[in-house]
Amino acid sequence: MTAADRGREVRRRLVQAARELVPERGWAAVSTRTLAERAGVAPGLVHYHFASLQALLTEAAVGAVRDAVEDTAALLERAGTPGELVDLLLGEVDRYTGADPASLLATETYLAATRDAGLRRELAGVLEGFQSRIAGWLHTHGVPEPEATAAVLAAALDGVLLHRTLAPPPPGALAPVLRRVVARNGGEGS
Amino acid sequence: MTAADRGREVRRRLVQAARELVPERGWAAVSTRTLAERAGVAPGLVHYHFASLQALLTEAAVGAVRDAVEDTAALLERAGTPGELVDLLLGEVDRYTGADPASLLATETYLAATRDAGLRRELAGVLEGFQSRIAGWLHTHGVPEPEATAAVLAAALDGVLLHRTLAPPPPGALAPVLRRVVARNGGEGS
Amino acid sequence: MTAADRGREVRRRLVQAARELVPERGWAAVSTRTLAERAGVAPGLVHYHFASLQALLTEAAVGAVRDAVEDTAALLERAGTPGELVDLLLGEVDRYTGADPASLLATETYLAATRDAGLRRELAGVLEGFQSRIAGWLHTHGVPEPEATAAVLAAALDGVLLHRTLAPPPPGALAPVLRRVVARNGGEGS
Amino acid sequence: MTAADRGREVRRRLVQAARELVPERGWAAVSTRTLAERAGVAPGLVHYHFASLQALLTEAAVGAVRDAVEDTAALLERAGTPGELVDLLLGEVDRYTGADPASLLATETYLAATRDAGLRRELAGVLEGFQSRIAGWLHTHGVPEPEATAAVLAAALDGVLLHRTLAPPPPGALAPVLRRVVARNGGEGS
DNA sequence: CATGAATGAGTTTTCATTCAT
DNA sequence: CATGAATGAAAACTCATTCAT
Repeated sequence: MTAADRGREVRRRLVQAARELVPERGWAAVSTRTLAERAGVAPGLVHYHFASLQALLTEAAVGAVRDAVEDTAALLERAGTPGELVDLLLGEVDRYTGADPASLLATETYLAATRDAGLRRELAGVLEGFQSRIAGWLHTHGVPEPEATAAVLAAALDGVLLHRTLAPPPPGALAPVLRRVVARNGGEGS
Repeated sequence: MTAADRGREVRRRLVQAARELVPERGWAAVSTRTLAERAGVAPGLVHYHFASLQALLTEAAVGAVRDAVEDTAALLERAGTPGELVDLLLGEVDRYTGADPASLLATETYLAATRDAGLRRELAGVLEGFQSRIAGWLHTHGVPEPEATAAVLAAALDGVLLHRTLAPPPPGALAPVLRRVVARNGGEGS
Repeated sequence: MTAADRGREVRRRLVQAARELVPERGWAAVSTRTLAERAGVAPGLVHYHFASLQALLTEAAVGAVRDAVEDTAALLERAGTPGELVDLLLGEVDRYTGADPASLLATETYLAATRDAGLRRELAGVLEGFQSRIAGWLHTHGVPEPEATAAVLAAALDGVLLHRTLAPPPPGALAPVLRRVVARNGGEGS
Repeated sequence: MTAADRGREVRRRLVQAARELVPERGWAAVSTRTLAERAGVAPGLVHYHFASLQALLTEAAVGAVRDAVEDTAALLERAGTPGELVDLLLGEVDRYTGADPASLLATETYLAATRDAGLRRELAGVLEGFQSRIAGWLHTHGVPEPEATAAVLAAALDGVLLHRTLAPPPPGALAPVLRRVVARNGGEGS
């Protein structure tokens, strides 16, 4: 059974290499040779274990996004109030100074999904699951319009990650503003 | 001097082709041949008029983002209250059913900027200009913490554009939530 | 393991093609396509087996120069006196009527080395080895100032090879003159 | 007549640019665009003033070699004895520490002549003229076999220039050896 | 005499994928 | 399960030359 084990190990290393390389170079600039080199395996193995390069990238990307969502959803259990939740979420964001691999990979994957129906379906499932978990939590904690709020929250988080490379806000500045979104008794307009 | 005129026209068409192709195929998948074909010019002209393919893409992308920002900033003059502003901004977003070219191009450009210092500088300038114009307007209209609010608003808009391909919210659902962000007397949290 | 064998054979044929084409067309005019065609292999193989075109040319050229030096150095063992050595060296030169590939390749390589530090280092090693072998022989055979004499001898040989395409001297005319350089009791001047 | 003057000036600057660029980049790597840029003229002018790029390079190279020969031949008038002549010739060589443009250009031209009959003819004329002027001088100063001696002398000079980039001899080391070539009553070996 | 836009073939290099071993 | 040589198309970019103005 050593052979099968080695096979699984190779697969795992290729997926890990893809998770690293997509944010580093961009989805379209990841090649089989680069992957094999980073994973430390023979070049032919990419097509032995995966139907195509796109299949490997897709599997790796969806897995990574799912993991990231899992990590973020775990914060729900540590937050007592909606305000605390926002603080925790932005705290995650603040942990990265530069362009962090996780959000780059997510954005690369969104864009790739634009041009790949299968990937789009999978990714939509992950995102919807994320939003509905947040929505459920918001509902439980008395935030009105929990679905829309969850959508805005998720969108704002990704947008902040995207923008902060270009125009980094002062640390801690965004929390008070984002807290308004989850206010228990909504603000007003005119 | 028809020659110079023809030259300008060729340049213009190449830039226009780039604006179309980046969202269609992705930044890294736009090739000189595709560009020339779409622009209806000979392939060699790309490198006659531009120092490199990246230079053309950069010029086109920054120009397009600048235009998009200009269009959005124009909404500031038509909005009377912060709530109206949010409605107008989301109205823009709702006008596009699928993945709209403008926001895809913007996202592609953000990612490309991650790997290109020159592009990053230019793009940062555009984004900061945008945020400070919004912040100024918010300040005038009595919204507290206008800079951070503008940052969150801009981030949420881009994030919504990114997410809506995957999990489109019901039309009009986001406005009430996003209005909370610009509430004149903020709600509270925790 | 036929695969590895075929690989070695392809490499060998590419190097051989380079040895032929550099003198035929000039260092800078040897293209990957020409090489592949002459070697009878697919064009993509050049970059499969070599990091770059320059790397292939360098390997081929240094190898050829090393071989030529080896051949010439072998004459040292057949010469009994310095005068005989000169005769043998010029005899080699006289064997070629036109512009002979070996010396053209050497000259092309000298010039290429002017613009390539790595090549320069390798070539310098070969040339110095050659000169010191000659110098050792000259020393043993009582020729004064053996190092400088070897340098002049090597330079004169290469120069003759270079000039003879343009102004071919009468056969045998140079030997008596070049013999003066290795005279056991130095001439005088001024 | 301003127009004609400007035309002559443009020609002159292009030729000068070619004299610089051939040694810098190598004969085959000099392009019309590079030439025009270095000369500070419009790119189209290369083909306006010259039938082809090769024609310009040929004219420039032959002119430069002719000038170099002229300079070297001028040394004949300052030398009183054959030994002094050798010292003067090697003194020229020693003035350049690295790979000097003049000899690089000469070597590039020799090689180009290998593949261009017209250039070969012109260059042969220049070289033969040079050798016969030296031969005449050597004859007048009592050196035996003046033609062959001149050929060896010219060859040795070019060879030294070629080799010194790779294995530079100690300054002044070659003169005593090369003086043997022009000894009035040669010693010999065998 | 001069300009500079245009062309189309050329260059080196990288690539996903296949396949014999 | 694994290897790595091979393929052929495509990539970005450069170029000598032409020509309308």
